Amino acid sequence: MPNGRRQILSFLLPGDVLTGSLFQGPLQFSVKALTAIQISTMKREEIDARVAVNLRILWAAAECCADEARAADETIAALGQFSAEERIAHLFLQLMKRIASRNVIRDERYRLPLRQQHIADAVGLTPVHVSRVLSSFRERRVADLSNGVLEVFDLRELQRLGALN
Amino acid sequence: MPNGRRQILSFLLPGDVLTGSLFQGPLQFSVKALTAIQISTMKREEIDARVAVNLRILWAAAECCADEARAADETIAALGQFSAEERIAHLFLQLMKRIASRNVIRDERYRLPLRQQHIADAVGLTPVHVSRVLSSFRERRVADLSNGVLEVFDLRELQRLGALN
DNA sequence: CGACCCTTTGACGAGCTTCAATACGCGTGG
DNA sequence: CCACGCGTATTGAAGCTCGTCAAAGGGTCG
Repeated sequence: MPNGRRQILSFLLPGDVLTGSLFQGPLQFSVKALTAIQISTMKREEIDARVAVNLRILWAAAECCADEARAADETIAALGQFSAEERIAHLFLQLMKRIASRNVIRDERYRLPLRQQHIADAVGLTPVHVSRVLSSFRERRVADLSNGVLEVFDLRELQRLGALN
Repeated sequence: MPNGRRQILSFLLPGDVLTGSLFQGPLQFSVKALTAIQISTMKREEIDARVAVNLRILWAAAECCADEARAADETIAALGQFSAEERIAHLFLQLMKRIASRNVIRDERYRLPLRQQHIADAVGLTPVHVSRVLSSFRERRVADLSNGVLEVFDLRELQRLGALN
């Protein structure tokens, strides 16, 4: 951003689709990999050709885009109305839900290759304050994020803090 | 929201399309009119029928949805990284741009039927603080919002505060 | 072993919220 | 016509959350 700060709009998980450049011009944001990745791309012409054959593809892409919009709305609500603790709890819940829908989770432990700086840029706080909140979570036995692993001890409390409805 | 607060996700202007329920189930939010309005709705079956005839309609709907997502991303960035002044400036600029693309604006005066409470709920501040910021804008001869009219005196300064790129 | 990155912690300050009082415009009813 | 109530905006004082600055610790890799 112009002021030198960074806003992380969302975290892509393995298998996620990036529709950003499908329905509009160039991306308004950049994408950065936190892990080793594999990407599949599709050229416009190929998409047009496939859509011509099977209309459902276009519906699916649109739905995917709509899901992005819905997630963005949730983020807006969290950033606008939540305190630091609640925002971080909300981010955790979002990521957990998405990871859980892909993998089988055992023991409420989630692999998250995130630095505190990433969390800070995603929820609009300073890394220093993120550290404080995480320490508090740890101390209160709510959750613990260290060494790239998020461990949830008290899911209820986390939901009480960061759930939107 | 659960805590009794409200987040305004966006302001719809005359002619805006609400694609919310097109590509996903029930709306995750509610819609409230600030003025007298007229709505045109279209049933699913009718949409499907029209899409079958002309594919471009689906593309247009998807593009519309993608625009929403892009606007949401901007809002996320503003809420996450901007101060109170900057967020309000950004909201003004967004609204001005959208209004200007519809109407012809003379004299940098925009009709906005917004209470300070609406602004507060849109940018995640308290009405009290919104009042302070608006007073400051007025005093510094940047802009003046009163009686439902936004008047911009110093567009440059407003952009310096609230522009994203 | 030393350099570097990340995290933690403390002290202090700024920005925003909260609480409360006041003022203003507007419609209603006496 | 004024009195009253209601919603909205303004302003001040006090307090809390979060940011900033700075220092120190720990892990990892050369």
